[in-house]
Amino acid sequence: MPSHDSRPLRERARAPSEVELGSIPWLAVLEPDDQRMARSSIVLAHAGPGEQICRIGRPATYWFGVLEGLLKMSNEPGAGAPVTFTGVPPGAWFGEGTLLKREPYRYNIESLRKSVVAGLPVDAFHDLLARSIPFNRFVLNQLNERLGQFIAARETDRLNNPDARVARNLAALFHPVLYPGVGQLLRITQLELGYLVGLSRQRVNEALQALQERRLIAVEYGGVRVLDLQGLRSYAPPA
DNA sequence: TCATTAAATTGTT
DNA sequence: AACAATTTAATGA
Repeated sequence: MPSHDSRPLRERARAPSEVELGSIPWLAVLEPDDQRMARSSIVLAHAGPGEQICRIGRPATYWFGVLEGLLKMSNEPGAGAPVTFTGVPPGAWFGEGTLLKREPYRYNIESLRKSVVAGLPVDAFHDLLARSIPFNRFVLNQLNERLGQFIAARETDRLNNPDARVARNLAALFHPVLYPGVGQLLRITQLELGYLVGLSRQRVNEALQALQERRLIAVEYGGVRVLDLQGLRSYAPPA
């Protein structure tokens, strides 16, 4: 029972199943030899709510991917007032910047709910980077898309309208390239969304209703379905 | 598989 | 922050 297992995450790693490997987008672009190597290197772990995937200052050992669940990335260690958060939904792969520079992790990543996280060991990551053009292409594209995300996030942070903040944050989480595992239905509670956006659950609920009124999303139990991604990205409050 | 119960989530005050 | 209503997950026959 993983819920009563208090060992560190890396000691609970297990081999991934075929279906789990099938949900990893960059595997398919690799040459057969590289793909074999990657498949046998990848490990999997379950993380419960509040569990840390990686901590600031720890040596970087894996390139991480979210297969199920939801993580949050924070730059504020300790228990002070949370300042900046980024949601990390299914399909996301992260940590390559840290691995590239062979530095310790610069972010805290923790699980918001029961999640399944895959890890590609740092040595395998560098092997692929050294020999596989398709892998480099994937990583480069990922970095480029994420740069766009951060620029958009800066703008979002300046918006003071709660509805707009929720809309833009949702649009970011629905990014089809960075988070292909999300699809049309993002599994996230209104409480979790409140944490990520920095609003109360009540206000998030109000915002979601407003966005639903505009036919941009459909609110479902335990999640949000996207109807108009472009509309979410460019949402502006009514005059 | 179905019915019952507990837990989680939502909508509202 | 508290409450009731709704939906899902868990349990056991």
